Amino acid sequence: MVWMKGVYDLMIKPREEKYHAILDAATEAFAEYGYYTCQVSKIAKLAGVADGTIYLYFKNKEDILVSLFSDRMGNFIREIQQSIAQCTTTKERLFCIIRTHFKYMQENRSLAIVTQIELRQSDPKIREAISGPLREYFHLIEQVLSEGVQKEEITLMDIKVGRQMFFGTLDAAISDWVSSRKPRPLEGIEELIYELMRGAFNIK
Amino acid sequence: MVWMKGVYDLMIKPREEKYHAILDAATEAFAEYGYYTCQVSKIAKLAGVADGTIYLYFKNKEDILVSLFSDRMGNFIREIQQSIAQCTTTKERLFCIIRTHFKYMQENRSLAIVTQIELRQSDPKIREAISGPLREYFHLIEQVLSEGVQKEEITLMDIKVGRQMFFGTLDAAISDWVSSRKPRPLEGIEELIYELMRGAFNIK
Amino acid sequence: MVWMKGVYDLMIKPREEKYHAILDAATEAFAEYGYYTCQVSKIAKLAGVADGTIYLYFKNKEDILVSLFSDRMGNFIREIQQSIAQCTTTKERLFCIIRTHFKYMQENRSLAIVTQIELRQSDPKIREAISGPLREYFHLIEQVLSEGVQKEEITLMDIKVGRQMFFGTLDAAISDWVSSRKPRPLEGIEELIYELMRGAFNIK
Amino acid sequence: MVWMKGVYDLMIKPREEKYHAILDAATEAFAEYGYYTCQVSKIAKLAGVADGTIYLYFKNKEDILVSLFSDRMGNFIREIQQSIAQCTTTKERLFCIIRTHFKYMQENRSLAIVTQIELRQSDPKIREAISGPLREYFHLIEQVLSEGVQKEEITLMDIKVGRQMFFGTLDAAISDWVSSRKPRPLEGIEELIYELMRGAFNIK
DNA sequence: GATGAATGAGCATTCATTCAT
DNA sequence: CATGAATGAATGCTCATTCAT
Repeated sequence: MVWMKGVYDLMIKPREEKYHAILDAATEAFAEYGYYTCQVSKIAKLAGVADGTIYLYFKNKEDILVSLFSDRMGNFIREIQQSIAQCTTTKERLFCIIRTHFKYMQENRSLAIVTQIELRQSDPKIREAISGPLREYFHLIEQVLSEGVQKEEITLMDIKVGRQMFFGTLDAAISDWVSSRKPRPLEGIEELIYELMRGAFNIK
Repeated sequence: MVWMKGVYDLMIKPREEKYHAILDAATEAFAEYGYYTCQVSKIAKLAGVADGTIYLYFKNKEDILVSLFSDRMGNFIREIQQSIAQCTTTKERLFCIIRTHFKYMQENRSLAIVTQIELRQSDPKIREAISGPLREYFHLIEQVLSEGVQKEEITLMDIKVGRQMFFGTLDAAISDWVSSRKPRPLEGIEELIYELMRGAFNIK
Repeated sequence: MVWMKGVYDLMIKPREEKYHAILDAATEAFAEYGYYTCQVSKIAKLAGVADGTIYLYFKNKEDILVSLFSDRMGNFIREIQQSIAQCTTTKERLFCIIRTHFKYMQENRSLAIVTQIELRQSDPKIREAISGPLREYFHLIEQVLSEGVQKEEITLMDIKVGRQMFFGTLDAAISDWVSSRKPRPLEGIEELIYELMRGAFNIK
Repeated sequence: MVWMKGVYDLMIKPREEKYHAILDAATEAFAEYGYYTCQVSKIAKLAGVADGTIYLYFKNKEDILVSLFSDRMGNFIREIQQSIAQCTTTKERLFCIIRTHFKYMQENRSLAIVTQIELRQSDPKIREAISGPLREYFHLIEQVLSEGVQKEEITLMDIKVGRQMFFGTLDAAISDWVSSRKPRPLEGIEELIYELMRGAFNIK
């Protein structure tokens, strides 16, 4: 692979290439079969690697799920943070989150499904591992709300409850979208949801 | 069983007694370990019956989960319907659902956990079986919202999105409550949530 | 059951009635499903008794099979002995056995099947238990052959081999008959088989 | 495995090696315990592999039995066909089948037992699967008899009945041999049986 | 690093047998 | 005697993980 040299930094390193192939495959497979119903060998086949190869990149099956979350949710949160950065008002920020949330999930339907499904695993070990990235997202929402209250751009008595409403609504919408075969595009409801939020938070 | 005679109608029939013992045990066990991580033998031990006995009352493990849902969600919905029946305004009805939802879940913490966890199983067979009772609840909420719009007691552009917000918010609150070790009692946030709903739906 | 008194000896005693009902049911059930594939509860249902009742009449499942053999093969051998008794020549006796063997099996198809199937169980305990009645039948055939040789009505160098041929042929014929759906009646082949025996044993 | 190079064609390929080890083990185990009484783990232990390994080579327990038959009976029939090929007269052919049948069974006592035992399983699925190779053997015998009649080397009114006698006799002899602890060698009775056949079929 | 054959612990389910009624 | 609900030992099969090549 001498020819690679010059462009090496533009490429995904082969090492990472396989890592991501496995993660992509796992996302698909978990989404279709669920974590417990999906065999590691299915992921391997989908990723085009041998069963054993998986264990060169991940400690065990659980680690795949956990890594998947860190990786994907990390991207998700980063994307949201970036899009928020350009907003000036709380109103804009909230609308921006709604839109980015929907856009991201729509572009990553499998991830949306996995999130829906596995977000609430009860196996305590898994829960704990997964809760990290999610908490980060919660924190981000709460920050926006907090700041909004401070700047008196919204009215809200309890930040946490506000976040529960905000996230819960988006989550329920995704849940419906994910479980229906012929879902209406999520874009259609962004406005509707925002309108409700406007009333709830008394957005200026 | 001569002694039974007079009090027979006060007793649970023995047959049903065991059925419910198993369902109770399963609720506890699924809540603690999750459906897949929980062995049938664990349920049996918790219910105080032999492993084989389970299969006199349920077709298989999956059937336990499904029955659990029909049974519990059935009760839940019935309780909500009863408490709504006495309300005269949409405002009262919505507040009533919030309170009953929280009360029921608080009294049945294990059920709350199981609901949170297994609501989103991806195993298609299980999902399908479980979706029935949940849909019924969704329908009930949508009816209340619909009627409120008709009577002009609330303002709402899209019933389904309204229901997503309403249910999603309650669900997210329960999710937080369930996953925290030392949760603040749910009663404390009923008012807070209602206040948000009032703004969102412009409740008169 | 006072009314029974006078006719009691003409009746099957109630005790025996149920015993035979179970044996009949077992014959049917074993024939259809095979010994191992057939549950005791299936026999009970077919016999119209409770599962537990079976164990008032039989020690265990194996005992049913063994009893079935003793009982049925006992009848079978007795019937053959009776029909042979009236014969005067070896020729007649051999033909008589062929005819009675076929007649009995045709009238008790289930028994024929069970015999075919379970005759050769390898579970040593079962084999041993079953071999008794069968040996008795072998002995009977060998006696007829022996006597025939002695009286010079047939020619045969080895009695045991002679019996193997005789029984083996009948058994193979029954086996074909049992396993074909639309078998030609066994009567049709009695003559054909006898003709072969005549040649083999050089029957006078 | 450089050392393998030169002798590779003399070796059994490793893949097949394990396949046959399992089949051999199953033959022994089924012979000793019977199909239903023999646990898969017993076969695995006897074959020197893990339980799970069995399922890399066979679909399930039943598949082992069926494969065993195809494989062994296939060999058996091939061997008989080869030995027949060199015979010129029906007389020789029939004697040859007797001798080869006995020789093969004597060299494969376990197979003989399994054949005796499982030939007549009533579980319809198993029967069907097993009947194939047996039918082939029947067909072979019938062909020899048919040809003999055509060439007027034997006299026989009904081919099928002739085959029943021929096979039934051999089978009964094997059955006796298999079930006796100290059997006289089968070679001793080849002549005796042939002599009976000679009479029965009027072999020229 | 990559492979995939081999492993064996783990589990849902069955069913002969018991025993309180 | 009769019942049938309850028992729990027994077993076929799966699948995450390992390791020799």
